[in-house]
Amino acid sequence: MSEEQHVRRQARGERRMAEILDAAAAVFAEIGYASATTNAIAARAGVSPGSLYQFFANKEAIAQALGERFVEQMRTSHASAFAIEGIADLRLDELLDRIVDPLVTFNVANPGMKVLLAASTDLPAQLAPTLALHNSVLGRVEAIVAVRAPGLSEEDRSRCALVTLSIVKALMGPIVAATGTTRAALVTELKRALHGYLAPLEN
Amino acid sequence: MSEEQHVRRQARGERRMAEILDAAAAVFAEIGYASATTNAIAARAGVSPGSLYQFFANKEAIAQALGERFVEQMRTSHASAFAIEGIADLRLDELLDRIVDPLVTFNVANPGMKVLLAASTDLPAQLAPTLALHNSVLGRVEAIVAVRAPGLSEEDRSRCALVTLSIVKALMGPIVAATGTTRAALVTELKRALHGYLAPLEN
Amino acid sequence: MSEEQHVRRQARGERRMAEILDAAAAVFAEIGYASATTNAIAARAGVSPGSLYQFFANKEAIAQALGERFVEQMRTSHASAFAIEGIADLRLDELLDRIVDPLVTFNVANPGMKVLLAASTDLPAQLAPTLALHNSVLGRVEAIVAVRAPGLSEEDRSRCALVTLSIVKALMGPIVAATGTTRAALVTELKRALHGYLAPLEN
Amino acid sequence: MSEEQHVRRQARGERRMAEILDAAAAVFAEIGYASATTNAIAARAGVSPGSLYQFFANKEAIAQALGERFVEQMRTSHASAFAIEGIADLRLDELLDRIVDPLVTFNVANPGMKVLLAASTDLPAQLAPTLALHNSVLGRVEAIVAVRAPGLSEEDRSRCALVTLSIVKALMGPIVAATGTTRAALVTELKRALHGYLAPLEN
DNA sequence: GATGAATGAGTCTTCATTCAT
DNA sequence: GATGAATGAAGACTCATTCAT
Repeated sequence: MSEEQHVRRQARGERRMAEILDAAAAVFAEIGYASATTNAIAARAGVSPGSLYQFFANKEAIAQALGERFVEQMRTSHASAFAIEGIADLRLDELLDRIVDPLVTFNVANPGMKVLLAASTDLPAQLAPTLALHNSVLGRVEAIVAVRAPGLSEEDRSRCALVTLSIVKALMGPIVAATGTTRAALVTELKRALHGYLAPLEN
Repeated sequence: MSEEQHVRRQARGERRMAEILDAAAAVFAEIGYASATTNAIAARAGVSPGSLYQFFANKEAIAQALGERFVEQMRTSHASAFAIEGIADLRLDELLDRIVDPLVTFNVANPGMKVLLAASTDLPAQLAPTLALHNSVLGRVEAIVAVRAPGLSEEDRSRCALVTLSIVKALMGPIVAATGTTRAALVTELKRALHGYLAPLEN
Repeated sequence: MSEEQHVRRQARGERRMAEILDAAAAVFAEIGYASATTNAIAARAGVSPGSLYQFFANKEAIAQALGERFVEQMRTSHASAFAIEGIADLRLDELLDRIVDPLVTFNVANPGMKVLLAASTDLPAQLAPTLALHNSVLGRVEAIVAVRAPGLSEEDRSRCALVTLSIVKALMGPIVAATGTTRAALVTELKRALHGYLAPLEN
Repeated sequence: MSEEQHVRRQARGERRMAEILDAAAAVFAEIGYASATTNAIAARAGVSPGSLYQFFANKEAIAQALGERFVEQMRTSHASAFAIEGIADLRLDELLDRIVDPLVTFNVANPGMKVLLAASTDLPAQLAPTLALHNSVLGRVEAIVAVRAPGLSEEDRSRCALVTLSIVKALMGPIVAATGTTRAALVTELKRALHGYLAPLEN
């Protein structure tokens, strides 16, 4: 019984955490990380400020956890985008379709993500929490680059991954902000830009 | 006498404004626009908070003025980078050298610029002051695109300019943050990325 | 439990609000509405500035709430002063005794009231919050006038009420400031002034 | 020559002072004493803040000087209103006409006056500067009362003067704020109120 | 005497975080 | 665990007053 209770409690706790992260994602997306207040996040989550701090030590921790959840969700729901198997045999444009499209889908559905990702690039100070998200994504890109351009030195490869990711991040903002054909056109341009940059590296 | 005094005062006033803008640029570069406090800027400029407000109505106005000064300085000291004449006849890689190199030089010398430029992309809310800077730069890019790819519709051209600028902005952060050969390598990659994206649009 | 807690919290919240309003009344009485600072009010109430803003959006809101509380308290504790029933049959001097005496008692006990009331007359700008208090009191005076001098046009009646209230307000300051026989003498004079002004209107 | 120069300078200095007082009166009338800033007064006077402080030690001093000038101007341009000679023989209503009408005229022309006068009644703190104005006017009223009701004790006389002045001050605000027949009606009521209050004291 | 830039203490207000219940 | 009132350190901005020119 105590066992069962414990399980139930844990479940409720995780639900609460998820609700808070949902709220944080929404608020970040709406007004940015810096302007978001913990009270606003708590209110949005239908939770008291005190409860929020029962789950997260501070605002940074929320961002961090949200970043981790984003990575997790990407892995879960868009596994194929970052899968390594079979990557070597695709044409570059096919590979880009396979990666970019779900990425766009995910970012459109989770507008908080680009805010977090962007925060890691811009604010030399408070990037700590979001750096992990950034590095996690960067690692995946590096893995893909390693398969596609095995001749690159480690340094070149990591630089290539950084440039690639930077381009994606840069255009994700306008893409998410746009709709309909405008968005589609921007996605095409993103793919074209990546293709133009990556094709020569693959030879 | 009153004449001379007036001139001297005006000169000092402009020096003060310049000092405040310098301080603002430095503080923005260090901790980002949102985290920068007007008191910190004033202190950095060796000026009282009250004095700061004698020149600028509020924080936004500082950002705006700083943005305008950046545009002005670019125009003055790196005029060739954005000059239109003769652009049509250059090879794309020559053109990119001519534009990217001074841009990098300028951003390295003025690390506050990328912060302002980035702010316009990221913060859905308080971007107002920096939007002008963004649009100004965007306009110049569009003008160049118009010369190089005259066949593009207005819509395509403006989208192309946006994508180009986004890529530049995205990589300017890492470039400024890096030094020595690392930086040089990133600059090369930036040019390669731009070349890969733009080459197909020309002719 | 949650029920009980909620009740207790609400009670404490109302106590806090009352304490803040008490403090505000005291500070207003001492240094006037315009000079009163929210921090001073908070300190006087033994509360942090942040707490004050949990209950009142700003200084105006405090003034407004205080005004409303004054009206409420007058209604509660000195109901007879403004009661309409039986008014028609009293001699004017009896009526004045019945109204003025409790009014003086109340103002002596609540020296903040006259400050608020006065603020509505004097400051062309920031009177907004106190205007409600003024109008509320004015309405009651009009009602009494309507009973005592039914022959007056609406315009005359409202003017008569304004003049009456103005006289009361004007002398309340000196009355509250005085003590002992001096105060009593001033109260007598106030009644005499009102009698002299109102008697001819009653025919 | 030095003599002449001195005279000219003094004249200019007095003109400046007058301009500053004009500006102060206007600003006080518009936004009240507490809200008026010295910089606003200086700007309105077409003078630098520094110059203002060359003539007046601080904001209080401006109020004080303005009050004194009001008294002086009343004495000069409406001497008959406060003249003592012949007062004993007038009917009370004639006397009130002779005093109230020019007083209203003056206050309408100088809306800053009632602000200063009111300030002395309301703000227990910063009344210092305006107290002189108040007392000066009070003295004149007392003198008149002494003539009209010679039987009163000094205490009664000064109380009577205070009550009278309070009534005038209280209604001067609405009177100045009103126009046309509304104003005329209020003036009539003021006279009626004063008559009702003062008549019994005479003879 | 005049100027107006400069000062800095002080105002209102916000918000991450804590803590009594 | 949950609540939400309480905290208090800042932050943006103002303004009476001073001072170098």
